[in-house]
Amino acid sequence: MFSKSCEYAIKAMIFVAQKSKDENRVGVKEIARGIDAPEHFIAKILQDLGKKKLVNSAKGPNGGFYMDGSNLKSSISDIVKAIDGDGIYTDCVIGLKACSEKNPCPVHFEYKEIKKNLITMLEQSTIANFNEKLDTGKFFLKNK
Amino acid sequence: MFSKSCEYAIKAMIFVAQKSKDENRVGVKEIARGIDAPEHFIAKILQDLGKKKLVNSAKGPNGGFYMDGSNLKSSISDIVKAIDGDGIYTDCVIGLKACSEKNPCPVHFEYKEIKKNLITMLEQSTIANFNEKLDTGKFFLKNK
DNA sequence: TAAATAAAAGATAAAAAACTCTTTTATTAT
DNA sequence: ATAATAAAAGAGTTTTTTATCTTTTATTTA
Repeated sequence: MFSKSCEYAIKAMIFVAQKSKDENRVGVKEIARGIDAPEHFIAKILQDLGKKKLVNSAKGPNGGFYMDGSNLKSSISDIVKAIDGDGIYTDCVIGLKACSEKNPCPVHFEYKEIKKNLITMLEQSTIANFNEKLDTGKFFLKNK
Repeated sequence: MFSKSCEYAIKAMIFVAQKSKDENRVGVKEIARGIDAPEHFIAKILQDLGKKKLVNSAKGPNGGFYMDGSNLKSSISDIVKAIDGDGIYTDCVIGLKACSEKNPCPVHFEYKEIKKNLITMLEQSTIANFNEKLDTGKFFLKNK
């Protein structure tokens, strides 16, 4: 579904949001440990997310990554678009370039519905939502 | 969503089903041209599908790939499982190994529904269905 | 101002996926 | 039997993705 980079990105965003409450910043090492991702790899991804304004960062002592109100509003959809592009919005499931409403592939209309629901979910799942959910203690991010 | 190999596999299966009606067999070259796929690459994929009994083949003059009644019953789901494995059935969308009903990731339950619909679609879309659909002239496989 | 800290950036390496080419094997038809 | 045909199998190559390592830049604190 998503590339590994994108999965890491989603997890990292959720992790940073959780840990950077009350002006705190989180370092790459802590993020990497927290989401079981390779440190330097996740650093690259965070740089990328930073350039695209999905996360904030500060260098130097007490520096790290953090989120502001605007960042908390971003959805999984925003993260996916930033890292993997908008393929899930635009591409045919079986990869036909010419597939369209007027020139549909055999699964076009069936998949259209699924895609609609998927996109709705991705857009409605905001980082702020995750914070609330994780706070209830009923949801998890840890892999082990 | 699916690997490129898997997309080719789906297209090739549909193509062979369409072209191998009435005992006819289709050669790799024709399949490759028909679905805009690299010839030797699709050959490998077809070998794989053959080993897994999703398609039949015959060597020598007038040889090629073809489908019997049983082959026509296979679904996109069968093809996806054969080529990409059962990841879409088993894996967490954000790649958490520990994600489960009791240890759900933040999108677990939302995605569960989407996944269910997706799987239903993949299982209900059989090669035989495609044959019928394509025969109506309202659906297409061609990329250009 | 110097030392320490931490992200940014750049360069490289390893692994996986996608794709190509060559040889072998089976089958058919002459 | 021989030649022709076409898939099967094996052995690469290329490209993309994933991951690692090193250097640079910015910031803070002592």
